Amino acid sequence: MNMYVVFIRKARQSSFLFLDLLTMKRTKIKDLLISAEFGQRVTVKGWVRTFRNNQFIAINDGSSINNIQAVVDFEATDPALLKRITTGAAVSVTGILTESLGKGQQVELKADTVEILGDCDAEKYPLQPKKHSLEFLREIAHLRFRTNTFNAVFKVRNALSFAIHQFFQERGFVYMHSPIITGSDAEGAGEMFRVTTIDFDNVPRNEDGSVNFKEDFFGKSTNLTVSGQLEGELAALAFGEIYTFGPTFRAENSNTTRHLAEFWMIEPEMAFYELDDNMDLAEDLLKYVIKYALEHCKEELEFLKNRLLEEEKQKPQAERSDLDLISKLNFCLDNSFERVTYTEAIDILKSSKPNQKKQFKYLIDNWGADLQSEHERFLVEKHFKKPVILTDYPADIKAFYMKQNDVDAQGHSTVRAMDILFPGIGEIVGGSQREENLEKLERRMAEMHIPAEEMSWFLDTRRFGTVPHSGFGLGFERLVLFVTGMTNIRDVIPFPRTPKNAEF
RNA sequence: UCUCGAGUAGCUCAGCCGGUUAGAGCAUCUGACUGUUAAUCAGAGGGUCGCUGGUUCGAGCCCAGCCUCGAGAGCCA
Repeated sequence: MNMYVVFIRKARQSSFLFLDLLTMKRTKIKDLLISAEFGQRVTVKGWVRTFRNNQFIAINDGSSINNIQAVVDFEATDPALLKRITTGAAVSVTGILTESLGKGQQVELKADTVEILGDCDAEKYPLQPKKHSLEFLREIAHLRFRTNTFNAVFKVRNALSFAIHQFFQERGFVYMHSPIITGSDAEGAGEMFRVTTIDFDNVPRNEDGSVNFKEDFFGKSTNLTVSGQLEGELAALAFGEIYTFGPTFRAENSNTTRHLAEFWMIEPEMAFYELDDNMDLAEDLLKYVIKYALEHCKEELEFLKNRLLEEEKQKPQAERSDLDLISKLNFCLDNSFERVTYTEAIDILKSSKPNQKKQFKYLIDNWGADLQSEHERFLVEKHFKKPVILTDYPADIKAFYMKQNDVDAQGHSTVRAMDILFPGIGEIVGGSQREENLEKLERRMAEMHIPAEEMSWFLDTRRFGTVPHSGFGLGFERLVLFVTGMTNIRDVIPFPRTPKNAEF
């Protein structure tokens, strides 16, 4: 009730007529552009993209990447009103839907009533009807939604997000909300952001001078989650198959085009899945959501494809990709991901041209070396030319919870890990079969100096009815990067959080 | 965090070997035109050359430190 009163007051104060707001139905531009029902009187509400020749308003309401052109009879319109039709202004235009006389569009709106819902000072409005750099748009992230590129990017992001839920729901997975605030600091997935209500000007101290977290909000030291995996495992060992999809936080000082301090991650966890089942699921998921985007975001992907082609024209021939965006996505659907073990990958890399010719910055000579970006890129972009799943990594370079393989004939200790590498993105999925044997897990934790006491709740899964199980983490923004063809992760999340930047 | 590059008008950029009053296109404003497609044409306004210090008769340009941005690397999803 109160909200309704506030609404009426606000509406009365503003420049448009309150009655209009209630009586005039608006039609979405997306629907009008595919309509052939000429002669209808309709109302469109949106934002002015350009106002050409004192008579053509390109209006966008976000429903479509495309604008509708409203034609104003400037000789019969108050010049003061015409002056207020500026780029960025919010307008309500009513008129007759007609077949366009001009060449650039099928449909247009012969306007009889133009109402300015919200003025936009052209001298101050930063968006111009021209191409802006992504760097500049990043600085005005609150306004970049109003551009074609970001309309497309965030529509695709939305579709992918929905498709992920649909994929898992169709398969009976339970969507589980893992905690955002976590009390365990042993997950080992990276540097954490501290969560506290401690007054920094008056920090409670223990006798030895250390901070007394008993005085803090939770009575202990707490952080933002770096992974929901451990909690996911608890649920999986009751529901069978679960997934999480939520924000994740890493306080790493990473300054790259593929890292964020706050990002979204999908973490399925499945009881009774071994590594092959895990890989099958991950590959199916990726293909399913890419297919969904191709089917549901045709216009957006077409736009992004052309945007990329334009961008590639600036590059030398050798650096251009052989496939356009949509072909690349289809190629991904039509081919199975290459599955190779770490050991096989090392052999391929050892005998590879860049290794022989010493073109790698880090040359591959021994089994056990961690693969660098350049090696992953070689495997994916040069050698196999498609997504690659690397499995069975050396135990020493992977997390404590991964299932240990038997030591092989060469004496190598490996774990049942799997990383999915995508062209241009690198690691998009990281996962493993989990070590379900309590003794083996505890031994590994001791070796890696992980305090078992704090992890007792996690180890209970192995104490009480343990089963083989697997899971993985999919970096959502990296997926959006791949599908949209964008190259900087800061351009596929509305408000990126990176070192030295938490604007908006 | 490391390496490299950049920071000049609202945006994108030029600015020669250090030399007088720092330029262009687009945007904005004014006028003209009126079926345009980032409309066009004419004119006008718009600058703490990232910041601080130094070298010099003189610094947008050279040097040092810092800040910010970008690309790559590390860490990872």
